[in-house]
Amino acid sequence: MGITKTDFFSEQQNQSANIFKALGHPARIAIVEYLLKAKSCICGDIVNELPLAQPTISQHLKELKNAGIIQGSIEGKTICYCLNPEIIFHLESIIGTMATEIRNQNSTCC
Amino acid sequence: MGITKTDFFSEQQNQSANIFKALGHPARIAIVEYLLKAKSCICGDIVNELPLAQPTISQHLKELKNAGIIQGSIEGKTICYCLNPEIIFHLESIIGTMATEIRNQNSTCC
DNA sequence: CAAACATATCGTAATATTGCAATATAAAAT
DNA sequence: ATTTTATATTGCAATATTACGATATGTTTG
Repeated sequence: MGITKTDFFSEQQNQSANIFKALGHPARIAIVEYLLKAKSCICGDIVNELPLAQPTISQHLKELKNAGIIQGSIEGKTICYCLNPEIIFHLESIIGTMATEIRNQNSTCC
Repeated sequence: MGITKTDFFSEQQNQSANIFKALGHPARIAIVEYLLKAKSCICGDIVNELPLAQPTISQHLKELKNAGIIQGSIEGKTICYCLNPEIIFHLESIIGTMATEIRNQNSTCC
């Protein structure tokens, strides 16, 4: 059906999935990497960095923003996008917890 | 078009995106969480844990396996699935790098 | 104000994902 | 050998995603 049964999962599970989903596209990974490299906040020159048309990039930025991964504030003519540190740290903690649990369960399996 | 332009992105970017994408669904998050909790390797009783039909779960497991997130080995009648520690640690390092870079760039932005 | 620039939105086509019933496969138990 | 149990595959319908041309919106500059 193409429709995810979000109702049957916890708020946390859905939120984690949304963050991961937003990062589940190479263009959006590239955007995040670009924002990491750029010392300052960068706007629409991402269009020049990626082999995608401007509307497509605008759409990817919107998805990243909806997932809370980036923030954007209007800066005159341009828009200043940057990473939302909170979400990245949150993601770090999600994965960190997973990794810790794996280390603790001396898995004698598979 | 619905077709991702993978050719224009690096191997690494595509691989990261694939891992994130595989985790971008609440059912698959739930499966991973279940595998983390279960001390031993768990097979098809995931079907009893989730509000999804057996073929649907089988499909989600397949996607997780394709992304390298879980491993499965035939164990007689059942199949023993478990997390692939390597990928989780890899993910930990990807996010860890991001978080470190953010901490280093004392962001005076947005 | 008009032109130029930066970005967003709309509309649409191609393709992918989600979910499940039905069915297939394959091992274990009877 | 037949039945039961566990899992995978197929086929299909509903919906979502990806990409972009065309166009709209808003801001600055001349």
